Amino acid sequence: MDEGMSGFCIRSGSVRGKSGSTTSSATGTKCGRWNPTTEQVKLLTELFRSGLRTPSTDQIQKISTQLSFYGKIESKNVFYWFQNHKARERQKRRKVSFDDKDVIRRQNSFNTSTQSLAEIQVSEPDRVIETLQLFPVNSFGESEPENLRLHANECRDSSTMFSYAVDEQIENPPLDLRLSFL
Amino acid sequence: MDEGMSGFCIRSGSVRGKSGSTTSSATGTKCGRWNPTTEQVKLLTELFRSGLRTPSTDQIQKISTQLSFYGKIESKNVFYWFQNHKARERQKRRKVSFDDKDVIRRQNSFNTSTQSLAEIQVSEPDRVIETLQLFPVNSFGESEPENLRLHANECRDSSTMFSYAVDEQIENPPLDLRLSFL
DNA sequence: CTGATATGAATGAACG
DNA sequence: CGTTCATTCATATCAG
Repeated sequence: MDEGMSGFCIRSGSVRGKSGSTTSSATGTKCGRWNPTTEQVKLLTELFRSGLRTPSTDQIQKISTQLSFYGKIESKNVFYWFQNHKARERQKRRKVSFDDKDVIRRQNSFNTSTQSLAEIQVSEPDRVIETLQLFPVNSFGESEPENLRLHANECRDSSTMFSYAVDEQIENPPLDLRLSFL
Repeated sequence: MDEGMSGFCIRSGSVRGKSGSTTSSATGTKCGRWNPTTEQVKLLTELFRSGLRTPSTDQIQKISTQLSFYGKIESKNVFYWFQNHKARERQKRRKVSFDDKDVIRRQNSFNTSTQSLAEIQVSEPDRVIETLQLFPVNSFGESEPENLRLHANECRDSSTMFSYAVDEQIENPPLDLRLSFL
């Protein structure tokens, strides 16, 4: 994983102007990460909208130089900006896809199998609940002497998330919640 | 710095108007940001507790759909919820890290009082879910030589970096803006 | 009404 | 490039 450092920049006169908006939001920004000024963002956005998506090294340099006029900035910031902007644009496209505005939600009952994978569920660690539980689920006999420390990290799932191999149906979750729609 | 779809509050506090989107749910509050209903939170929490930490796009979509039954909700809300929940839990865990005060204090008896987050890292490492995704999100059919790898290591100068030659992108769009410095 | 806290939202940075 | 982590910002909610 990453980690290894925690921005501890005590303080630094970050030129976080943010043109005209002295609204108490002084935000004692730390010097940890680049904080683009509105002018910089405006220009970057303009470039993006103009069609620039993956600037070359040269372009990045030039852009960076230009933007440095408005405030501190490094080439990598420009690089990252474009990377993120492009990615998020697409990501958002996906997440906000079907909105609930004029919801054309199917009022029908017929099952459109195109997208219904009503079987992906979240799996319980190891224990499968089969009996009725009258007490909190965490009362499982989860005892793992040594490993717990090593795995304390994060479930390192790769790109694709999980689904899971259902072996047994968790039909009766602790709280009467049905997670079967996943 | 763009969008035009979802709300977006510029840090400098200005554009306040939401593009009419998130209409709060329960408690008929004003719009502005999603306010999960108790049922929604309950379900989300349960999913999380069951091991789901970073739902895939598909899962998010499904969860969102399910939760929409209890109130207004969008996919991004679900996305953010998990993102935040995971982050905060880790954040909290780290804060109460070892070597703070009296290291020896707890751990011998799960605290009883409130049902806070006093969970001694019993969280399951990874055995969360196996994959079964029917349609992997990233199904690129191109084999692009991964060469570009940049990593800022010095914050002094950032002129020499980015040495990649990958770019079959629209190179130089006819920018008739004042961005001709590129 | 005001300050503190919880949490939704956004985004810079980086990993695989 | 898509995905994930960390930090920050803004606002809803709650305590006093």
